[in-house]
This record gives sequence, structure tokens and C-alpha cells, in this order.
Amino acid sequence: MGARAPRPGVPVRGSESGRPVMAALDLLGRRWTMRILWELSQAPTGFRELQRRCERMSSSVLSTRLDELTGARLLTLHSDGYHLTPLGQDLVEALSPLDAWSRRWARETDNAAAED
Amino acid sequence: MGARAPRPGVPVRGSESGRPVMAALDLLGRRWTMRILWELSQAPTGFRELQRRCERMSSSVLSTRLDELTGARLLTLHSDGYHLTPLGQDLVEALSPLDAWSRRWARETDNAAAED
DNA sequence: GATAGTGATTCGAAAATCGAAGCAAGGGAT
DNA sequence: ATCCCTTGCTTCGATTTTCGAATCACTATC
Repeated sequence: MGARAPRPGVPVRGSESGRPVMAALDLLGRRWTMRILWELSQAPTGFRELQRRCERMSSSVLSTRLDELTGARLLTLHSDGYHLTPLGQDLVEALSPLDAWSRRWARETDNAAAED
Repeated sequence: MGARAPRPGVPVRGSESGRPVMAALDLLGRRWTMRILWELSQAPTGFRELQRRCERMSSSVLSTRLDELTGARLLTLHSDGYHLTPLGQDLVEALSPLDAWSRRWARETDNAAAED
């Protein structure tokens, strides 16, 4: 349970500045991180079920990510599984335009493929 | 120049479904990807300068990412450097709430640290 | 021709991720 | 109590990704 998650105000990979957004980009740019947040925004979920929903992500990485996100105060673990904190919910809301964007991306990718 | 970038409509890591948002989460969850988009949203930038701005990210990964993002039609290369396409600009706009969120995160992290 | 800048590749080393197996704890049910 | 099942989570060897310094091929300028 190491506290090696990026935090705002601390140098992170790719930025000595400590700018908060750089810490966020480091945290979110790790494999499965955004996916975990995405899944938890649907419903609180236990460890093994979370692993199932992410199509068998490795348990060791899941454990590491849950540590990081808990350390970043975006998650908490209760009896009914992992929850987003209010801060974590805000993050998911901040990321929510991604869904609409990705559909536009899909449309344009189809169009481009049709032209090739 | 492999075409191994995630694309909407195709199974990606963690999702066989081909749901566009899953492809987006896979693409964006690779190291440096969001940071590159973030830097390019400020100004078109050449390969070496991009590497400098990201505090010496390795050139091999930069090259791979630029391939992926170009293949995903989010970037193009012109004489004055790499540009976001309109689609890429939309993506950065979709991600822009992250900046405000990260500042809130920083505030709450400070508060929490003060309580400990 | 020499020098310097560019985008990009190579390749051995280091770090991150994978995944199957297993551990310890907590219920039920018998 | 024992057996059985599920849980959150760890271990560890194998695989994949990332690193980073050197280098290539090309262009422009002198």
C-alpha cells in the first residue's frame, strides 16, 4: 500500500512544476485508471466484480490502481464495494464529454474508412 | 508505422464490445497521450520541441504516440509541426474540464493534508 | 564540404503490466 | 465444529511497454 500516486503540488512524471493538471494527466494516463472510474460511476462495485467488468484486467494492477485512487481521495471502500467520493464523482463528470466525443469520433472514422 | 491504434468499432484492450468510449479510454490511457494533445492544443509543435516540452519523454514513445494519434485522425503533420485536426481539437475541448477539476483536487488535497 | 537542425529509428536496459495461483478472512449451511 | 464458497488482495515469473542514448536520413545554410 505505497503512497506513490501522483498528487497535485508534487512533481510527477513529465512535469516538475507541480501544476495540478499535470498530476491529473499522469494519474489518468495509467492503464485502467479511467476505466475503473468509469465503471464505478455506474455503481459501487467489489474487487472481483470490478475485475470481471473490465474483462479480466490483472488483479495486481487493479489492486495498485485502487490504492492510487484511494490515496488520491477519489475512492473509498465500504461494505458494498468501492465508491466514488464526491471528488471522484466530479472527476467522472469532468470526463463525461468524452462519451459524446467518442461517438463523433466513431462517425468520422466510419466516413473516412468509406472514402479509402 | 503500424496501424495498431485503438479505433472505435474495433475490440480494444479491456472491451470486446467496440463501444467508442472504450476505444477512447484505451487510446487516452497510454502514457503521454493526453499530455501530447494538451501541448498541441497550445500551439503546433515540431517533434523535438514537443519532446522538450514534455520534459524529455523518450523519442521512441513520442514517435509511437504520434503515429497512433495521426492514425486516429486527431493529428496531422505540416511544415510548421504537428497540428490538432478539428476532431482532435474537439477532444481537447471535451477534456478541458479536467483543468478546473484538477485545481479543486489540489485545494481538497491541501485541506486534507492540513487535517492529518 | 562542413555544420546544424529536423523527424524518426534502433536496441539493450528498466519499468509496468499480465495472469494464474494462492492466502487470509468472513459468512452460511450442515 | 467442519466444509464450502466468496471476498479482497498478494506473489512471482513471463510478457509488454517504456526508457534513453546513439544514430540515421534528409534539408537548409554557410
